[in-house]
Amino acid sequence: MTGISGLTIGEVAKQAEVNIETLRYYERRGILPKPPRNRTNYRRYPEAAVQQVRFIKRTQRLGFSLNEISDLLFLRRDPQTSRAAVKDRAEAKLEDIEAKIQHLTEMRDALAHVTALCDGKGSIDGCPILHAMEGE
Amino acid sequence: MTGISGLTIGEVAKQAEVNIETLRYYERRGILPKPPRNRTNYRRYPEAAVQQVRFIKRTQRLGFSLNEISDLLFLRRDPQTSRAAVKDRAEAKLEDIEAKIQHLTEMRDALAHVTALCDGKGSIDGCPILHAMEGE
DNA sequence: CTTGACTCCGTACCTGGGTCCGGGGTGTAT
DNA sequence: ATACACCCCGGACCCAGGTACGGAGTCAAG
Repeated sequence: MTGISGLTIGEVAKQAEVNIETLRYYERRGILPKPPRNRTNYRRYPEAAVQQVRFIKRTQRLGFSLNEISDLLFLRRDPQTSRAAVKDRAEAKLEDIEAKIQHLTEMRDALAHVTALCDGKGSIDGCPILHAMEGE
Repeated sequence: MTGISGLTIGEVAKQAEVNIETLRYYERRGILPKPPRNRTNYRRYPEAAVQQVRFIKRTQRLGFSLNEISDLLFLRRDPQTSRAAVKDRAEAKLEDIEAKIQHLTEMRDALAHVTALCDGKGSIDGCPILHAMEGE
């Protein structure tokens, strides 16, 4: 690797613990800035790129989609943005997640109810679980 | 509609409250048996088809994927199957769902923690939420 | 100077559960 | 007989978030 320093895509991938393809994918999606290229058209990432990718991954783990992360990054670049705007995003996502939990909890309760009907003995014929799934 | 009776695909779709395309999709997936055809190659469903589709939909609402429902249907057809086999599926699914709830709950707590850092006042610069997403 | 590891690119493929499209045939009510 | 709704089929498209492929160019070490 000749030319000015900077990290290769492979180095960024390793440090940020993502696949190389993921980095190119994020770049295509516009979620990771296009890095400068060297003489032979290889990407040369600034050190900060690793932190940027980690930011994306951490935010993803908080439940945000790549589109939503994209929005957050836009907000972040604009000094006009208020903190309230970010907080609104976070609170909306919190509600999303709570709704999902609620939904899964209802599923769990319904399934637990159905499962409890069966003592696990006997043949499939007349199985109370299947019966419950069939009936109203 | 001429010939022997039976429900048209449109009638089944309406009664089971699914899209016509969904019925054809289930048939392709092998999850809904292929119905007989009339003289002009139209599907003629037995009345029971509506119940079969409702079974699929109800079971889906309990958290099972179409592949898993396919498995359950196979079990159901085989008189050798024990009720325990069905119960095992149900309990495994219950654990799946609980793991998902657990995961979402961790996300929610982490996000609530981060959100609570911000009073919503001031400009984006120094926003504690973004700061938390950036830092470790 | 060659070998092996790395990078480039565009495109296709993957999972899951459907939905839509377009061009054709059919059924029936008026 | 003609209008309009219904049905047929294969294949493309949708969402998300990547992953894989393949042919070509490049880099560093021996």
